[in-house]
Amino acid sequence: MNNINQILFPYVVQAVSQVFSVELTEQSIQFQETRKEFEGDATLVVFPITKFVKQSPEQLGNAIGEYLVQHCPVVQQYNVVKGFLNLVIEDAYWLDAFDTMLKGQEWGWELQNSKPRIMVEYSSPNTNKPLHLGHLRNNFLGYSVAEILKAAGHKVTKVQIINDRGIHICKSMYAWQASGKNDTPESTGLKGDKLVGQYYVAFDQQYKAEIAELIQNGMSKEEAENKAPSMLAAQDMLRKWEDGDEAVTSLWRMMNQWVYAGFEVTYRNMGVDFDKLYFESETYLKGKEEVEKGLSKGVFFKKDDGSTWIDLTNEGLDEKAVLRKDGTAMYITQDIGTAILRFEDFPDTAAQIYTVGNEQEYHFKVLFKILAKLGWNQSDACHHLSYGMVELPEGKMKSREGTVVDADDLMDSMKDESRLMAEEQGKLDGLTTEEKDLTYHKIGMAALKYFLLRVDPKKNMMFNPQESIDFNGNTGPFIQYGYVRTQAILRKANWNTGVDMVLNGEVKMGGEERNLIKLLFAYPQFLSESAKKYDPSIMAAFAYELTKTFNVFYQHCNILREENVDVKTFRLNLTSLTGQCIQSSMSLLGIQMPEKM
RNA sequence: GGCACCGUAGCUCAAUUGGAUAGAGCAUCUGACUACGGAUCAGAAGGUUUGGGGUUCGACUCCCUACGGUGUCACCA
Repeated sequence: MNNINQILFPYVVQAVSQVFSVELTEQSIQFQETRKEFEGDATLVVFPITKFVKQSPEQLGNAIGEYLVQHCPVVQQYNVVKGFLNLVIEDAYWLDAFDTMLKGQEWGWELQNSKPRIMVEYSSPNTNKPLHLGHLRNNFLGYSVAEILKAAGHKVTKVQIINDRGIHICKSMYAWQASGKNDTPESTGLKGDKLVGQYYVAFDQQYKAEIAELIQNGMSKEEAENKAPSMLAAQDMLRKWEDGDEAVTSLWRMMNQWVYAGFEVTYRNMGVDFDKLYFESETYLKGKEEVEKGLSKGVFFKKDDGSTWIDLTNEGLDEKAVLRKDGTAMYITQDIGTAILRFEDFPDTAAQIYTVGNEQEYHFKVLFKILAKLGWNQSDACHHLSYGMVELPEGKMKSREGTVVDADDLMDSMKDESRLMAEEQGKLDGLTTEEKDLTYHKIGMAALKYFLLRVDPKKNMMFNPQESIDFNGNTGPFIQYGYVRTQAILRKANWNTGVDMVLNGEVKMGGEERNLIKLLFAYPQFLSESAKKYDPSIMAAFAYELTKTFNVFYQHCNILREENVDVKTFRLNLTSLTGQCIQSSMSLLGIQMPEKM
């Protein structure tokens, strides 16, 4: 991308070489954006250069500035403040930039599929309970990173691993069977994941009651936890499942189907999708095989009791078990299998990204070390996209204590809120019921997604239900509103993209227009940084900044009322491109734009 | 206790990765052409960046230290 810094760079080298006969290193030339309280479009930080040229920063800045004005065609003027050289760039440069942006197909995005394949894993739920607020952050984050990587030119495969086997699902199965009620989603009218989740809670209650009773009868806590009848029954089911017991596996299949049907609804609401699903029940055996292979290669070792381990003490980690003494697979076993299976399924995969909460950082460190030792993680191809917890004002979410914020409920209430707001405004009159409903959905989801994605993924964040439904300020709906306004203006002007795009070079720009063009021109840099760091919050900041900058322009410049045709055309072009870029940058967050709101 | 991450305005978040007077939104206060769509814009107020040391032209950022918060340290997932 030929941004202004790259144009200036060689001239600065030349300036210092001509004036002072000193050759600069690349590192000593640092550009940054000019602060808005100073005049200029680009700023050279002079301090690093003083190491090579023995002059005061001010003198040096003036000398370089003088040279640039004379020799670099795009530099119009300069000023020096302390050790900072501010450069004013010619309007012609920005108009030229604007022209190339208008001519491009999808300004800001790279050529599709021009870069290596990256696999992005996200969601990866357990199948024993419904999705909650934490999953929303996970899904929005993973989906968004995938979209950003696509826009940055990568081939992308979105995957998830469904943890469909294990003691957790057996608990729900046992409780369902023990209740003897034969409830189904159809008979109860409940979503499948909600129904299964209820039985998971029921199991926990029964289990706790049994433990309390056993302790009362003189048993130790630990013993009671191990000997509670419900737990023994669930463990029995797990064994039978591993043995392929017909009754258990068909129950397992039925209840998992209920959950998938429920998840399907939730995912559709969230607006996320996947290219390929992996099921733990299908990969854990692969994991065991790979461990066996590794064992023969000496990567792993067996302890006397028959359990299999890896020694990572030389890597600053501990010893870690990879197979139980009875030979059964563990959590990490299936992760080994899944990772290798994915590399085999998609041999052109350059990187795998795991969107998983930061509480599993240690787990992934271990996993990636193991994969490296097995020869499957060359040049750190695996990356843990670790994100912080979502906290509530009253404390942490605990599923057993009923303090979880359910994903479906939350999405519904956001939509309700946007409906109330929109009805108050009354701007949707004339739309059909379906169109209105879709608009409420878009606005509610924008509020929610933007709220969760605008913060740095790695940080813990606070979710305050009251504040999250604010639609003013730095929010999704604020940005949508800005977009809707661009479209309203274009509609009123009977603007047809591609027909009216005649730019006249004579146009004189004001500061508001200039700022807008500069920001639009920086879109690709925001995108590539966002992709490089797997961080959607950078795109969120861009979309917000763009909307605010447009609002200032709109507030200070007439568009439709402008009488000079050239200026009006220029401003309509600017409005059109801004709308397009708001839409495309927000789409990278999974947020859709309504036409009216 | 060991290790990892975090601590910025009353609240929720930023800060171009070591650069200028630490920026936005919410809440509070004051304004704006009889709205080109006011879910807007202009402005005020709000900070010893948890405390203490150090490194240097320059530190929210790097190093040391104390304090506070979170996570993790299973043959659970």
